[in-house]
Amino acid sequence: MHAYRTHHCAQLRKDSVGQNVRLSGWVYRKRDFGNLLFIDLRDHYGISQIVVEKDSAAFPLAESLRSESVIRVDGKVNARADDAINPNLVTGEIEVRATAIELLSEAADLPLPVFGNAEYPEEIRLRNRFLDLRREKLHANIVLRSNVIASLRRRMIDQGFTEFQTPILTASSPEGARDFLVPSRIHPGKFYALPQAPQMFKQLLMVAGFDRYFQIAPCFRDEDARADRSPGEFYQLDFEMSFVTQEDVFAAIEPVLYGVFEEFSGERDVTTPPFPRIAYKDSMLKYGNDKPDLRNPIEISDVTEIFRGGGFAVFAKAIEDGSVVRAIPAPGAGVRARSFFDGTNQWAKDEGFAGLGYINFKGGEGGGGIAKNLGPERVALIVKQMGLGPDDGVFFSCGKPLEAAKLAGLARTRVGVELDLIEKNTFKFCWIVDFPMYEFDEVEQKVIFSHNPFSMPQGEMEALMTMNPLDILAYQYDIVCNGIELSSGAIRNHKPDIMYKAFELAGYDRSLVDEKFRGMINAFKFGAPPHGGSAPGVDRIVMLLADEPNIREVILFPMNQKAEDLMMGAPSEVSAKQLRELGIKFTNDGPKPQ
RNA sequence: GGGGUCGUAGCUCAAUUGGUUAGAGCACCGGACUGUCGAUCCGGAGGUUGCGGGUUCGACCCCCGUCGACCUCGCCA
Repeated sequence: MHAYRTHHCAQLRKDSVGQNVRLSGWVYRKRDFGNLLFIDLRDHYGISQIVVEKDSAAFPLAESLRSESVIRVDGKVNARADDAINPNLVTGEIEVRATAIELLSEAADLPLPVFGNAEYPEEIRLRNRFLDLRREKLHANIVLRSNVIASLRRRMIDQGFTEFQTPILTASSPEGARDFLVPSRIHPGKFYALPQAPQMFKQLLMVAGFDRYFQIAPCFRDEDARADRSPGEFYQLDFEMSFVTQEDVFAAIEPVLYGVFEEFSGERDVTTPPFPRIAYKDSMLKYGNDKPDLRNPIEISDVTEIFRGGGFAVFAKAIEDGSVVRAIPAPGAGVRARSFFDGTNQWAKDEGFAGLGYINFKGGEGGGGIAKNLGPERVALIVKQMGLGPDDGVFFSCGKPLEAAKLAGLARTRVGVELDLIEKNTFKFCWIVDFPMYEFDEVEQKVIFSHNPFSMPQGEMEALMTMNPLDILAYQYDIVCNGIELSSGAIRNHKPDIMYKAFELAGYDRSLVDEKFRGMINAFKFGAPPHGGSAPGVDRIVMLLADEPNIREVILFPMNQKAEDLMMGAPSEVSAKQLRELGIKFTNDGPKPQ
């Protein structure tokens, strides 16, 4: 007989009755009747009930067992009586009558119970992650993550992609997030950086002729955490393709994402490819952001012209100063109590905006101060333009275009949630396309890259030479699911002269481009194929599929808000010897986090 | 760095809003019990109410400061 087990804990069925078996696992739950006791024995696969009777040699030890101790059980498979069958367990028709039990590893008093679905403080969970990971939900999430990654790999390979590993120790890059730096022992005073993404490497792979690359790629960014953004590190399904247009990239990745979501979505619906394409400009207008949650049926309208020169002086005056008015319909909300509207207005103020005006319609009659001041004719225009029903409400966000769009977007989400309009059990995908190449930085008073500087501008060199930079669009796209940005990607700029010009418009001269992007720009001078790709976030895909709002729920050993690993004690101080070898000495000032 | 929420037993929470000895469930320890699957019943132990000041006859509760956790803004090309 095997030293530890003949079967795992989800394996035994009725057809094994009478067999002598050996199981090993954790004591999940114990029910002690004095002269008879039950143990739910758990391993990775499931649970089997162990019965220990008074006359068994194993009884004294079984009585003393504590939850989460690891034991080996020898016994005979027994059919349960009809009224003792547990339909919730796959092994519920049988039990194992223990003849011998060995305590393989004793568990101390638990800082975190493994049994049950109660919620526990983040700090306790992170400090005892090995216990937390034994718990049903988290254990299942991590298995799901592994299965999702395996599926992504298989689907990419089936599509003709090849996986390559790119360096982890690389060079610091001037654009983007803060780098994690690694001091060099051989070159005192110099540093490696961990890759924020394998961006340049994957483009160089295209130059090297590999045609279709992918990688489940670790990425490192030294930025602050959010619920959906783990500090430090995360994984992307990074891919790149040669000789492709934007549509070719979409056509390659849509079936992969659709396939993996279909595979793991259970009862939930998934958008069938091709996913809707929404221009950045339209998304900002209709949804108030560049990552619309299409489960929310509300669409925002621009009603600036209706308010221009109208009787509602606050908006009319603001419009003269360059503001716009965006209207957010609240279907069926017109008959709601005034507190609904005032509450929403107060929420907008709490969010730091000037406020949110409204009209509430009751039987087609518009109520509130805005309706009164604006007059029936203009109100009728709003109703007509937006197709409002007789008992709908409508909110107004007024401000400079970006500000108004932002508030309108937040209000759209809030109203959708409050009125319970968000479609459930569905994954709604879309592409956001035609991002602007540049934007104007109000603080620095200059033109900057709005997203990825390596994207190909639409219209290429001619656009850069002739157009207002702020009007130039890029072959740049995001994929969005249920309001979550899964990835951003682009058709890359593979022509050195266009790249120099693109950087020039953002204030980088030729020598700086040569210095900072040497590896890539140099390679492009020796025959680079047109190429493009994207990089969907693996953690976020798993979050969506596991229906978890927090990214820590789908990561094995996550860090906390302050980017600490409480279990391993990272980051930590290092020895004086290590510092000496690296030529590093701290000043008295001490480091101060920003 | 800014804003918000929170901090009471190992864990989850309560304490009639400033009033006697800070309670309950889970976990733990001891006892009873032969069919449970959140077993049940009886008993026990477990607290400087995050920490430091202050107000008060009296503070878990009010005030000031401080520490910590999470959420968020900034940041994340």
